[in-house]
Amino acid sequence: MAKQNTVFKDAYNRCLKVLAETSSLPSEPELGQVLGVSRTTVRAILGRFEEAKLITWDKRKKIVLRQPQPEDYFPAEETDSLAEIIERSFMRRILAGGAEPGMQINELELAREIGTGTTSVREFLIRFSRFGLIEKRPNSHWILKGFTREFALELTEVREMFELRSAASFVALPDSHPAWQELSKIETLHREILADIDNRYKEFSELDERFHLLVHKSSSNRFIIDFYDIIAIVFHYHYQWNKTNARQRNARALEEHLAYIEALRSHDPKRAEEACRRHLRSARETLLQSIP
Amino acid sequence: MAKQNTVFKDAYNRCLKVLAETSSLPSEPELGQVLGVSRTTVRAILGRFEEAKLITWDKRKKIVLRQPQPEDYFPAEETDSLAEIIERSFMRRILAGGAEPGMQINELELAREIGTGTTSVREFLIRFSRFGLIEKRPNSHWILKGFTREFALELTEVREMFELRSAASFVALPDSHPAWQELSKIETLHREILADIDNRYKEFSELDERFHLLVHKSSSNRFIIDFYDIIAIVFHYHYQWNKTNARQRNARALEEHLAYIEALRSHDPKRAEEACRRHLRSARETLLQSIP
DNA sequence: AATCTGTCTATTGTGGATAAAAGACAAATA
DNA sequence: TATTTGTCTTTTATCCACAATAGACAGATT
Repeated sequence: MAKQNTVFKDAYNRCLKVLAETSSLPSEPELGQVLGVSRTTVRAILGRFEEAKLITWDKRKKIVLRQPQPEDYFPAEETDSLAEIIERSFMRRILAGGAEPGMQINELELAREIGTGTTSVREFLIRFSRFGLIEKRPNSHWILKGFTREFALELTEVREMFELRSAASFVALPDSHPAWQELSKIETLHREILADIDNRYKEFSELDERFHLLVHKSSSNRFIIDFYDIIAIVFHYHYQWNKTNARQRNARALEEHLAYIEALRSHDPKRAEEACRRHLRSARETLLQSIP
Repeated sequence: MAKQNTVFKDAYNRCLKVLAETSSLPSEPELGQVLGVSRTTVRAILGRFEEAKLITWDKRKKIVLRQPQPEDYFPAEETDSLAEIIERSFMRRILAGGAEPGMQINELELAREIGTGTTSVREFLIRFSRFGLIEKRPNSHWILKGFTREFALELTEVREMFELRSAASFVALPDSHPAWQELSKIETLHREILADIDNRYKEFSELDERFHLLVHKSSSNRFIIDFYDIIAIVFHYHYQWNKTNARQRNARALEEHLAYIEALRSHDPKRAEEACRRHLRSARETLLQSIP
């Protein structure tokens, strides 16, 4: 096969939710906007809705016939893009599985294991190489440099430089800047999660990313913002992998974030720097502890 | 065709130079070491040498019959790897040609223009995207962000952070560290070029890269070192493109480098920082002046 | 007049095929 | 015994084909 129609399936599932809340669907371009896909895909979805007797479709009239049932949805594993599948599969291997530094990475083997073509694996590895965990020997294999202590130290060194600089930009933002509103929303979420920490501590990971990304964005520097991708992916998989004391660690980090947010609000560069430093220091410790 | 044998051709040309200086060639593994290729390629070269009556080859005996002539070499354009060809071709388009920010980049068109398959172009674009000059819209085209003033400012902002940090590491290196020797060599070259600046100012570009890379390397941080790739490629093409006042600019930069080198030698962090800042400031000005 | 739909074309994403290059292993040689 | 060579296998780099998806344009509809 040439291409998995994951865009179609994912948009189809999301469109079912739109359908559930109305009695007739909007125009094709509008649906395309809402779902973030082209009209071609929208029309494919509408065609399938018609087949499934979810709607009648005659030009501009798209009348909802019935509510979608669970079995109308495509299974979740069919809506992941190939890139996501490869990434997950690869990260599991190198983070969880005993992958030692210096190990060779074989494109063909990886492709067979994941059940995909070599081209996709190759492209993934090229994209992934910017994270500094693998390295290519031209005309030959890739080498796994490994999620080592050095890696974590080098990563956090740059992270600290970038985030301190970003925090300094943040405090200088005018009050009218939308970042302050987003910061308020994030703060509220922090308080909500802290209030019910035992049940909701798992939501921290996502919130952490949202908060730090907001800070990095105020640097207005594409290299600083792009670098946050590396931090995000490392922490993302790190959270999934290392669950010891997760509740306690997350609670502490949430408190630190709140202090950091307050410091940003003060518009005082010194306070912001201090709060930022304090949080980054403990984030680094947490990361280092998870490495043998 | 599947693969251009550029590795073979390039190694063949280099091997001709080895051949010119001896009466019998060393063992296959040793040649492989010297040329940086596998034995398979070495054997292919030896086979071709035999056909061209450059040597006789019988097992361990590889006796040189005649000196290589200019026509024994493969033409230079056949020894460039596809990746190099694509890079050059692409950089010419976006730096020299009137490529406006926001322009769409079409993989197929690019491939046709360069005379190559789409896969190679795709892989190049993915690798290239980390330089922050292009951006991908999934399932759709790439967008050229352009070599703009903002780009240059963002690039130099990070460069300054990284190089200041690296320079601080450099002054702290123990005297026994090999970097000091390399620094001496670089200094000597600076003086040589300055002494004959009118004829040799074009050698600055390469030396500049060598010097700054040495400084960055002392950070021992892969992210800082990798980032230097971006600076290097930008300045590399920038030097090729913008030749106004090249002699004068290079002379000034050479002087700044010498002051910078002396400051590093002093082991005094303050002096090094100051010299580094001074040079980076003027490098930034030079870069900015070349942008409309 | 503005938007929408029908239809068609162009481009991307992905698997598969193949030559080039790397590399493994045993037999040969110094 | 340590290299080197001959032979064979494996892997990468690259092209190509084709389905999925995006996107363009003219005619239809409000």
